[in-house]
Amino acid sequence: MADYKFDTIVTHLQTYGFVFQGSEIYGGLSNTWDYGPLGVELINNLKRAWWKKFVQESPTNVGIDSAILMNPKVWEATKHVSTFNDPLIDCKYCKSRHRADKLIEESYPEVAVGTMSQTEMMAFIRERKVACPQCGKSDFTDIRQFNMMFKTHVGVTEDSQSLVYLRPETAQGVIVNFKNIARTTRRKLPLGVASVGKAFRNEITPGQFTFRTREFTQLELEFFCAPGTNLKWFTYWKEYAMHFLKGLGVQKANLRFRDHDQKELAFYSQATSDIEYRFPFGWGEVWGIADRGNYDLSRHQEYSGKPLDYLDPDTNDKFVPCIVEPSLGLDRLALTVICDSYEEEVLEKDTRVVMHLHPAIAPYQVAILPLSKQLNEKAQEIVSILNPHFNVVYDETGSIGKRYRRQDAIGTPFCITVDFDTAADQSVTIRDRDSMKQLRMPIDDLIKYIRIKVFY
RNA sequence: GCAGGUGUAGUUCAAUGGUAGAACAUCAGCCUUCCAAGCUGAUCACGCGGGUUCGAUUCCCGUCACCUGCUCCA
Repeated sequence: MADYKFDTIVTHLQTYGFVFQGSEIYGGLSNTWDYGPLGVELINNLKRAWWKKFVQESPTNVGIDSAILMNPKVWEATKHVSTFNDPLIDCKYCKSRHRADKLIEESYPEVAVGTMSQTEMMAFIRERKVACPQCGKSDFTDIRQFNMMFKTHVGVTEDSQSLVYLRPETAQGVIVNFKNIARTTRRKLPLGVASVGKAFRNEITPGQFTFRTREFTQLELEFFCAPGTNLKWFTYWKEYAMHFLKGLGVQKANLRFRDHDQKELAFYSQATSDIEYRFPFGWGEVWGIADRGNYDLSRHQEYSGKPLDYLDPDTNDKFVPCIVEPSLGLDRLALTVICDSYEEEVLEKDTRVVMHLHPAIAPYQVAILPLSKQLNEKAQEIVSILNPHFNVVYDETGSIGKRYRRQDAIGTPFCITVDFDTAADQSVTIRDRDSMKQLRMPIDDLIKYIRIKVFY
């Protein structure tokens, strides 16, 4: 499959109603995107496919849906509040941006920057004329605090008592419920808990369409296991995740693992490996698989004062479980399958755009196309027979060829034409998007036939 | 946040200091019995806000959005 320009794909998505710009009639809001009628079907199908593989077909795993707003202490425990509250400063001369604390630290390693307030750091930089590492001048803007977490308030008054954050990851909503889940499900370790939900990060530089946005959906699994077994499970879930993507039809050549080296590892992580996809704009992370050790539970245990350890009934060992976390961005997963399935197929007379989406995730599984408008009634009957089972779309306008093209462009795997023999023989013609092959089939057999094809 | 670029129907492009044309797409009618046919007609646009001007889509300023770099991404 050839490579296509990213712009072309984005335009295609907006033309057919997969994605719209957020708040468009008001001039938009930067980096917000809305999923249209086709996009939401794709998104929902992807969620369902993931849930099926990571919950339904994984006997160790269960699911949860946790609140977006959490007690702010959660984010203190995880260091989201402290560590990512960077004091940023810009050089007015060369326009480079720096962290004020790092700036001081580099020039004056003996100074205890950690104990300085923002005002003190500012005064220090001005007094000592700390130089810009970029251009050597000392002409800086004021310090501005930057934290990736969105803040809001609970209640009507905006005092600090009521400050809450929009969660920057769904993981903590799962992790703080560990005891509840283990108790109510009567599960032993290893125990996986899956969750699907929105997370919010005030990224400095979002962009690349839906690839990096400030609001996004995470499909996360927190896999609780005994210390010492985490490496084994880390490898297991890495492979399982890769297998999932390939199962959706994503081409092997466009996927790769990228292991983080020691320097790159987050402070909480023992090992991290990303699954990257070769997007038209370059390789980008789709799935991050992290071995978080027992960092999260230990911190929550410390901050909440509640024991979060686990008694292994087989060995009588008591320990704080480790967590292996495969974390997938839904928006990136959608972009992956879209980019990977998009094709402009050159035919003898013209070109057709085809999205070779796996039938299980295509927005519509079936299109019903009456060959003539006189056959509408019979066609509608078939719509009613199929739509309790599949997403069905009905199209009666334009020539039959044009209607096939429309369905190809949005990835509908099966088109059913109703013709003048249908009423007499109770049969229709079903056409396959990828092979372009046509098959005559009794109406009664349709559900069974399509169900097998869309199975994932 | 900085620098550069872009902004006219859904899309791709025109033209113009006197309020905009086309093609494709969409919709309706005719025709049409399985892969973007044809004919007729219709709907739809100057990102937003100021300024200059008798008059601004056009010139100027601001703003918003998108693209490309830089910075950032636990």
